[in-house]
Amino acid sequence: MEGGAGVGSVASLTMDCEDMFKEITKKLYGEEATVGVGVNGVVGVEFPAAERDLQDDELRPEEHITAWGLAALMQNGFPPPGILQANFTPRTDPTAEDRWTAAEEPLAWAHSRVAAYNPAQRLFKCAECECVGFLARVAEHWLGTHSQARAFQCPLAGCGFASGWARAVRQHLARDHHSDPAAADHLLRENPALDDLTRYLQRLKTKVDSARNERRVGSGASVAGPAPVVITEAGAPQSEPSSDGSKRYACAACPYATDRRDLFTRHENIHRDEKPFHCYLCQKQFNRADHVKKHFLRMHRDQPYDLNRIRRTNGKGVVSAGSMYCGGGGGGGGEGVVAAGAGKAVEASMPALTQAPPECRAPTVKMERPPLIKADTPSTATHKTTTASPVRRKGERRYACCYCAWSGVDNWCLKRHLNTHLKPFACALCEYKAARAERLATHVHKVHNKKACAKCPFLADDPQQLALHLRDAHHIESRNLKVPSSVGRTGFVGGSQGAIVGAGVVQSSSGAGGGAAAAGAGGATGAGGSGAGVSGVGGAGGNTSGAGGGGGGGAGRRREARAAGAARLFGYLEASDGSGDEYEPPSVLAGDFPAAPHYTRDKENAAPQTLHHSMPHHDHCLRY
DNA sequence: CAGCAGGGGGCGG
DNA sequence: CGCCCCCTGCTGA
Repeated sequence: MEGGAGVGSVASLTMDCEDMFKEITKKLYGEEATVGVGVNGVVGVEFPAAERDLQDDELRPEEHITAWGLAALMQNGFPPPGILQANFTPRTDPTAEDRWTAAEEPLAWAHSRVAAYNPAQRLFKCAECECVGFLARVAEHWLGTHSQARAFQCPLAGCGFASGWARAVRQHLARDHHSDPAAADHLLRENPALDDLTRYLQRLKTKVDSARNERRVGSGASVAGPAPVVITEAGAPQSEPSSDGSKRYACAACPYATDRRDLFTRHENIHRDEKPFHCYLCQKQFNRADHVKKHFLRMHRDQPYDLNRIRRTNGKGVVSAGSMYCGGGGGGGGEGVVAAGAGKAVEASMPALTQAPPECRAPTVKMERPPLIKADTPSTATHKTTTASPVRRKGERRYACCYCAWSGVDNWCLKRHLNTHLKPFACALCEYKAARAERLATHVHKVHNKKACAKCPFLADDPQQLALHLRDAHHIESRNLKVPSSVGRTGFVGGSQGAIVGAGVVQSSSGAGGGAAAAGAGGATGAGGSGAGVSGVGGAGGNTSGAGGGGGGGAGRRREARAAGAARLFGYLEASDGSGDEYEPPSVLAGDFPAAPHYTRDKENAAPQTLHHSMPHHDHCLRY
């Protein structure tokens, strides 16, 4: 097949895309990314933690970008700032050395050491610029930004398109060939350059960690017992425990760790671009089958749910593999932004299916159908296949408040409502009580001119004192307290406090998830720079009414915003409005709870559950 | 303040 | 694999 003009146009297109990527990279990661700082001095060089902190007047990477530009990036599947970000300050392991170490030998074909590894932070820092991130992210970043090799090629015969970014090829497939980007997944996944890069960094990590462990053992540190095998994203066993030291499987791309292989495998899927399942009515894509079902029962309850139809197929009718990696695990969220747009407006006024915790009362007489919850539907009017799913009707209020006549549709609404009665956020300095965390924080700040620690009852006189407190007492880098707006604290601060606060806290599922969600959530809030950018031009002040983003009505914008938030999840870095510390509620009276309360990141709803110790929220729920 | 939809983790069959 | 629970952001009253 001849190339001719086609090749020429492809070549120019390639250049366009390359230029675009370079430009994007420049904006996202700074000018150095393209200028090329070189690798000198990376080996063994220590970067004091303080160096990573930006000064107040410094411009953050994402602030180079206009809201419009950022929205465009996000909508085109590029990772939002924070997925891989210069000066990213992650959770640190205080027992490990906080230094960046590069491999002794450069990667041969790359003529570069690619990245340095920090065992304390379990992160890699690009050797060419200041970008920091997890292994897969840095590998992808380096390959796309600093490598001269266009490692990813369009799989279609006769097309000469190639790029250093896997996403560029996927995007090229979709835009220029109108073909399913998933068709290239296996080619992108099995990319030898990226594999080599990943292995190279993996070896570095293993070596550094091993050396650290040996030193710790040698110095008598308490690392008794054989280190559990950790399966990383790259699938290579690691001789290192997870960050909390107790989980067998630790994700290399995020702080998640678990002892269960199946959970780990499932978790891995969220780092992949793929969403192997879809709703066969509205085509919305999901990465988990049960999410499809939940979606279906919420949105299309009048239609028969067929489990056998939720597997997504590609253009050839081949079921796409759920275990695929795409692009070396890079850019998980970005693609989701695009994919999520497939949702249709079928959702109008469909009833909701909410969970029915046993502690809350059973369906009311308003209920026209039995709830779908298995426990409540002993009958085999199975929702798995044919019949219309017997779902609770929309707006059905099953959860009643014991203090007033209020009733709500789910347990979370009830919890949130109960806060209005209980006002669990009590000021330690006066009698003030608030129903919402951020109100108490605002109160403490405005009335008492204090900054409240989210982890303990400590009240700081100023942000710096709070930062010191967080660092000393909780081992938390509180860069968020110093930054102006766009970048807030790390997701770990809000989300993984169970791990940070430690003993005694019965953490709900929000251990890793909370951190993850918090990271994603912060970005989608729209309150800060990047969040606003996601939603579009009009996003100032947290309003997501972006005119530029969306295409269509509120539902579309909501989907976009949600997708953007989900995309940010993979960065595990909040892009909050910088006032996040105000939203972290201070603890109430010190001895009032046995352990640190579980503050959620939900600014609206956060309630320290342990505050209900005298009257657990279950007790507020009445059963019919 | 509450409803809603989506996403992630834990758990058990 | 499916269910349950929790958390989140968005939106409207």
